[in-house]
Amino acid sequence: MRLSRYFLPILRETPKEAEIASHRLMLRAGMIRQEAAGIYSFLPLGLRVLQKICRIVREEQDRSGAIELLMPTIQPAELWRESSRYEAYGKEMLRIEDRHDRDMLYGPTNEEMITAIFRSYVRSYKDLPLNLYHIQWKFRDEVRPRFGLMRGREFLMKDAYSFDVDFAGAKHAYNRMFVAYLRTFARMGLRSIPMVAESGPIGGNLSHEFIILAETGESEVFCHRDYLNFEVPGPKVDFDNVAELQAIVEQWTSLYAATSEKHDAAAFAGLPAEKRVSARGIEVGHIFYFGTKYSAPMKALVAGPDGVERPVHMGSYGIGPSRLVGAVIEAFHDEAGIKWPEPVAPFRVMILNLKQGAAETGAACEKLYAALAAKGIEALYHDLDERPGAKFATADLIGIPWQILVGPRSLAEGKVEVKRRADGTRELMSPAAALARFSA
RNA sequence: CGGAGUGUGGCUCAGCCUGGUAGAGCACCUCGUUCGGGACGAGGGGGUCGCAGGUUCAAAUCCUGCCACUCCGACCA
Repeated sequence: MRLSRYFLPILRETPKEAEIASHRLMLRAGMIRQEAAGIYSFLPLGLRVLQKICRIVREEQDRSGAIELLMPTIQPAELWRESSRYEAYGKEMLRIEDRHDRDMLYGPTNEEMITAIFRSYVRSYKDLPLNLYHIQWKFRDEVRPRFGLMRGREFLMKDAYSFDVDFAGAKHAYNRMFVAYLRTFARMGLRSIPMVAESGPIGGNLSHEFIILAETGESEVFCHRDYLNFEVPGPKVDFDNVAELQAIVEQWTSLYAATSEKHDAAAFAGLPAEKRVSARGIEVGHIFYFGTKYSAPMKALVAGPDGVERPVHMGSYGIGPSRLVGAVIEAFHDEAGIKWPEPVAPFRVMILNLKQGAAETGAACEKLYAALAAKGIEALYHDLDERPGAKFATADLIGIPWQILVGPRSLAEGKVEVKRRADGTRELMSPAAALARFSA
């Protein structure tokens, strides 16, 4: 992408409403625009990151055996009356009337709807286990949205719903998501720690929040330091292997880790002092087992091998991709701007023409740009008529992992400079060598 | 929902106390000189001062009401 043909509205000064780093940097880097409290447009650069995150989420959901579908944002109120949540959900739910005066709502979550889908097609244990997910916009009318994408009212959520004949099956479904989540966040460069959590309005009694430690996190959390060194399951993990998954989950729940609501000060104090981590965290995922809370009232029944119909055992599993955009920035930034981990970076390489208009640098940049495109590598070419300093500042701000600096000084020796945004290291090399660095 | 603030060109803000023809920096347009860490000069365009009422000869400024947004707290799959 040529910057001259892109839409990247960089802000040189920080908008006053932005308090935390991720919000500030997203606004400055032209990733998002606020439309109302807790409601944002994703501008092109922000959308690219969001899509990268969603792709990783999808790949790991699919790997674990979940199946994607797509439910609407608007739901009829009747469904929610069946589970008694229409009244229970309160003002957080955005209620709408259509032209026929029917009560509708903008979905804050989808347990009711997925249960309705399930019950209209599935009758037998032979069709189980089943895990259906979608990635869809949600709306929760928070009293106080804040911190940009971290706590928006409208936000993107991946929500998965599992269906099993009994608790044993449901536990394995829970374990699948547990392991998939560890992998998902790790692929974005984030270390997540599963913490015992309240299950809230979703209900149920088995629940973990996946927390990223960050100073600006909204939750107060406590955990054992060894979690920071646990090995994340690799891509070869067998999601159908009950014992294998159970062992992973047992390891990752063996040590103390809890959010403030579930915090047991006495147990925590029992840990050796140097193992105690008391910090703030960002909740990026939350998983629940809630049994028959919805299937019983909504009559989602399946016949077992004995021919008897019983309510199906369910769980639900959420990840907030839009919140993750903020969480990744919180984890990877410095004074100058964002430092994207490669898997979620909006572009992989940025070419900086340090002397726009000069024949030699222009030709070298064009050649590099074409070669990268031919290799299928996403490159952003800064070809605007700006001075080098301004280009450096822009590049550091938007945080593309690799910068190729093409200036007359090094080009005189037939070299370009390859700079790594993460640590600022630079290397002088031929354009061919720079190209060889990158493969699709 | 309790508390505290803020609304003035696209952005950051000054002006308000003490009423009198709306300002700065950045950004934008034109021309020129520049070009390895957010250049310089000259010229230029752009604002119903959040909205509605009121006071006054006169309101960005004073008064009343409303709206929006932000922060702290409570709340929050």
